Amino acid sequence: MNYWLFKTEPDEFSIQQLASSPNHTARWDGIRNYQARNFLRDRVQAGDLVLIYHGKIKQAGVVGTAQVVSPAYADPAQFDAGSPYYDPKSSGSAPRWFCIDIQWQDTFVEPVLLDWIKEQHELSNMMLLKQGRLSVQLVTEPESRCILQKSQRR
DNA sequence: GCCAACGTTGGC
DNA sequence: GCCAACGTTGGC
Repeated sequence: MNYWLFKTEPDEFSIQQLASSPNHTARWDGIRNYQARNFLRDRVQAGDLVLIYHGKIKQAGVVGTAQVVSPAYADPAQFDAGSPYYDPKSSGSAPRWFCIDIQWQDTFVEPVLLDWIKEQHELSNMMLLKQGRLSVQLVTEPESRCILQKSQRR
């Protein structure tokens, strides 16, 4: 079982939208970065815990949790010429991009802010702080525990 | 909305 | 296969 941090912009797809999706479940798609793709394709498994992160806002931070509920599969948007995620170089026999389904678990009463994360010595090695742009990141068990505990503390 | 960081593209 | 140019990301 792995722990992940998935980044999203609340204007694009927020944790509230995930929570209000049918069965609290939605496809996490549109990943068009090879490092993130490799994580999705090779490492993400059903049952993994996901920290949902809202970025590109003033109070960026982890806003809740979700659970992975499918294995990786070819992202249908890459074959859809009308989609912003269309990739003409991808083919059905050799899909380039992958996605998964996740199910909403919890929305924190208050987000665990990036500002707070930066202050924690035990979180100083988080990929979030080293490679801010990566949208799918591996989180260690102690890191995720630290953030989850903070979310319950208020 | 600025701009630094970084990933991708494409000419050579 | 190098690397400069370019585009995108995301915190501020």
